Amino acid sequence: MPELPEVETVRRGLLHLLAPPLEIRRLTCTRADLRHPLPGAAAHRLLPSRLTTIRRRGKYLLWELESGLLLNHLSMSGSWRLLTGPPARHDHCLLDLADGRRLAYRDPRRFGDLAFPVDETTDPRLCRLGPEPFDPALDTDWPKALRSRRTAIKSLLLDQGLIAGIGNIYANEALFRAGIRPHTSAATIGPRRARRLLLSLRTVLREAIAAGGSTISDFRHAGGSTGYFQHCFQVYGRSGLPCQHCARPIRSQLIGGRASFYCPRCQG
DNA sequence: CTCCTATCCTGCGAGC
DNA sequence: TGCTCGCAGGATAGGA
Repeated sequence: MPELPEVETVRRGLLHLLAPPLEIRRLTCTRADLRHPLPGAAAHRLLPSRLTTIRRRGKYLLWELESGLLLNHLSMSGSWRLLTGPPARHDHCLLDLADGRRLAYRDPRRFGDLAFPVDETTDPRLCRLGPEPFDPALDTDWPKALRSRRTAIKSLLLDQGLIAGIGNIYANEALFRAGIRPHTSAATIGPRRARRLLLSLRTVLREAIAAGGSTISDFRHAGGSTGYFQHCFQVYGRSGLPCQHCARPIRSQLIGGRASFYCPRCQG
């Protein structure tokens, strides 16, 4: 389930595969929409165009074409594959490249998003995003952001408007590393612990990026290979299994409708 | 404003 | 073995 490390891994993989600058000749969609409408006739008139680079913002991939910006969110089941034959059942969008290769956006659950062109300065999907986890401004802003919020800290970590790119896996893992229970009211977390949580978050994200992300069911690198950070989970999906630090069984609890995992002893 | 819930969708695994 | 059912998940709209 692509979160920041997985999206970053896909971004790097795509850059490696595509080696921009590379001309994109054609964008074909095999259905009208996913979460939002897919590119239509207006997009076709902007191609062919050269891809110059691919950036990441939160969990969004931003493909910079000379004629406009292509926005893509993998949601939970989105992936990019180089086609060697005809498109598969869930290949909703196809990119024809100047060198003859064909890249498919595959998304069985259709929760993802692909739009072209988008205006980065006005598009609500991008405007509403909070700062990147590695943004130095968070060092002072993050502890302040928690002060007035009474909701569970775990829910705040998932709020893309507050901090961009965190999903259920890394929210759980960062809270374990910081020794904070997921349902702790954010307002009760002082500046010291808030900073510790931010450091834990940055560490786990960095480690996961280095490991090529986590592969659970759907996630694949650009091209189809898997990450291996899932073997490093300390709490996520480990309900009932012993804590690797104190051997107490990991507990799970629904918070805001999302599965949350914690060690009753290490997360005080 | 803040917080919570339902919704979208398919595939898979648990349980019978 | 074969079936059903519930869960997984991110963003968002709308309700309390």
